[in-house]
Amino acid sequence: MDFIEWSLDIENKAKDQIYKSGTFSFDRGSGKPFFGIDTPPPYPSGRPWHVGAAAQYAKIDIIARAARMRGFEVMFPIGLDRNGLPVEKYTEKKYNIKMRNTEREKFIELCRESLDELEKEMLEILKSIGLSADFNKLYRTDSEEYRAFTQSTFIKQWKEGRITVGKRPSNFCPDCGTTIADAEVEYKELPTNLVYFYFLLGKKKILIASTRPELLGSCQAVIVNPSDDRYKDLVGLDAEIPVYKRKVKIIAHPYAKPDFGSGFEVMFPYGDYNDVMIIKELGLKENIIINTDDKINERGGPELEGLSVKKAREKMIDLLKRDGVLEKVEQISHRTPVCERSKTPIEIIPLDEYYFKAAESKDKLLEMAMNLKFIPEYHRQILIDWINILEDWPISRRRFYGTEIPVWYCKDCGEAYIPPPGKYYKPWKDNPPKGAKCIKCGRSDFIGDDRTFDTWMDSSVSALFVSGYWKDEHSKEYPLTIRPQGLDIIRTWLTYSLLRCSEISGKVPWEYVWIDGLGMDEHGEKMSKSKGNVVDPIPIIEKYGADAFRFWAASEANVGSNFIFAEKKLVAANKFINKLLNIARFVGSFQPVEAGAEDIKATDEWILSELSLVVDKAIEGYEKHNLFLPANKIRDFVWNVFAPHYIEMVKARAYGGDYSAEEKNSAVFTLRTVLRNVLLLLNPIMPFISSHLLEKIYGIRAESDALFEKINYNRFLELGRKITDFNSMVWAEKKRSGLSLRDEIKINIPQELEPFKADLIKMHGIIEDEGE
RNA sequence: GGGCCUAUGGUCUAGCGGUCAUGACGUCUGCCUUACACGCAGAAGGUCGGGAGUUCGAAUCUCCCUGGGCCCACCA
Repeated sequence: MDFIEWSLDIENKAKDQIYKSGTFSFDRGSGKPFFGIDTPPPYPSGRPWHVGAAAQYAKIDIIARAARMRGFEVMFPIGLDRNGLPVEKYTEKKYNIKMRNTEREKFIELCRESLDELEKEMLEILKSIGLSADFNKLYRTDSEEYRAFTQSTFIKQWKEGRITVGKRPSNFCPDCGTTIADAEVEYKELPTNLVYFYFLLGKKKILIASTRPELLGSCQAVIVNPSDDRYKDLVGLDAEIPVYKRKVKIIAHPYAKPDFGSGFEVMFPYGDYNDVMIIKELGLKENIIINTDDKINERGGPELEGLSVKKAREKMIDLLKRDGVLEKVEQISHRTPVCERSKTPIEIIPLDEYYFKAAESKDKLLEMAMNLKFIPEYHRQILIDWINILEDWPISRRRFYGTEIPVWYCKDCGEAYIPPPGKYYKPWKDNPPKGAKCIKCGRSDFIGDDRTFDTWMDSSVSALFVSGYWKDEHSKEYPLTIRPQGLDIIRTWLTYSLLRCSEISGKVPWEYVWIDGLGMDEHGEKMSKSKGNVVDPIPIIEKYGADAFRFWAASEANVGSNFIFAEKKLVAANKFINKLLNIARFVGSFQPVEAGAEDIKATDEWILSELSLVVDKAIEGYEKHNLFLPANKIRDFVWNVFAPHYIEMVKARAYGGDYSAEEKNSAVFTLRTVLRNVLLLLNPIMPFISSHLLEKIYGIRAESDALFEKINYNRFLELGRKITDFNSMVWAEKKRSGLSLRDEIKINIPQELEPFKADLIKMHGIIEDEGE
């Protein structure tokens, strides 16, 4: 046997080789049971990537490899999520441009260039951790076929009445004249006037404080905290709005804070995001007073109509003063949402948006959520909680780099035209298909919708795409087996996938949902680019290798728990690799032997029994898609039982010396059997070193076709603890007496350890007491 | 502010009603014992966040408080 070596060079060569050979393609005709993974398509948003994300993909890969070794034909697709805001922001920064000042075609082109560049890096990382996904069939969510499929699902669901158009309060920048995404809103402390004035209540009057008095014409209610004893009697009464002399109800709502202003809060559509929430909750009218030109409309009355918001605010203060209801004006600093480009305060204005009618599916979703198998079980609750408060899902975005909404509108009557499914449509630049006629007025002059979808519209049908359902509704690969994903996107990806896939296909898209925790920095805080505490996995993997990284990922935290990254844990993982390597050097130095069951000696039978337990536990872990259990169980067995106790007990016998061939063979057979099974069990977690050793020592090719073995020994298990305790006792005794470990010692071997007596005597150099 | 999760030796972690609370990293002491000093052996170190309760018995179940995390919402 050659001297067994291992290094990162060998690991890297092995990686190159597997990605050249295309070992991991899915073979529909293999005859093995099917195991399909709805792999999360990573978003290439640029470095640093995230160790937590890399760890998640490592764990998904362990699930895939373990399933192969359990005898499944594994479909492990990999794609890239390439739609939406992140790349737009990246591109804006990279070229120092703004999307809305750039020609759409040009901007899309630049985004695509950015993505192609970032994608390369992303794929490198995935390969560097040894991901055994089917890279030959890489897909992209911005490809023509994927987008065409997203559009087809929209068209189908539109026809089924699942889509609706509704008003949605949107961030509107008066300066830029457009709606902007939440991500384009930033907050600034700006000085503003807090205006105190009175509402009349019969003969009484109540003091109100507001920073937006110009919106008074749209006032819908006054709220007060239910626990505010000062105003208890007023709840339910009508108060008269000054200037307009219109009456609104006083409503108790916990959002009003007794110590802010006077304790009363006026509700306008919409002074801020909070008004949006409460007005919706209380079912109040959305009487908008500001138009998209930033001017007050007719609701402001003759005195304000046509004025800009700023002028209207001053005018209203005058009007309040004129009517004698102004108390005071106070200068305060106010955290104001502003447009990130123009830095002007934004207005919240309801605009027409497409909605997916999600709320009416609540009951069906809850039922599915109850029937899915969750790993870990306790994360089911997060999904249930989100479904319970599910609202209709706004799916249209006023952005450029995304899947276009495939809708045109009749120029004459405004009726929507929906093209047939199957093609990729770009209504913002293309005409509808030839022969398109308005279903209402029959004319054929259209204007295209220039909006795109929320990216979850694309990713929520990933299960239908990767399984081939999009091409063949009878695909045998749908439903898939497992959806692995992070805790943080349960509300979005999981909920919307369940909603859309089940409605389109009539089936729950997976059997299992596997929820991973989040990777935290060393202080236990979430890593984020804005905080600047993101740990880049690339240098870590370069330094420690994929196997160490994967072992860390698997052994660090139980399924579903958040985990903390610390480099010293990688050092520990490396030590385990080294330990394994040295055990392999020892065991691999013996030639293979045959040994019949009846020839197995007691000590050997004991460790084989311990091994049986470990095999059962580890496979049970893999079956439950729990990697933490096998990783720790195997390390514990190898390092705390097999190496220090068993190997030391049989070392002399394995070398031969004055032992019989039968005694020697039993030891060698056992050493080789234990190591082989340990390597097989570790293969999903540390594929590179274990494949390398399995091939070198046993001639087993483990990259793709090795299976776990089943070991059936079951003797002496009750004595295991007694053996290790006895060994520790002897070691402690030698230490206490100042003896070296190879010195002889006079000590009694307990009667119950009689079967192991010969090995124990040899191991410790025990001199038996002749008298006993 | 709302919802959910969580709290175990210096650090991370197992445990999920009942023998001396598991393991890893770190620390200390002694050892180069022919697989391994990235090692071996030994040792120190915990009022299981705080309080109350259920129980014969709680790290383990319930409630409250405190700290941490995630998602959502954010000052009229």
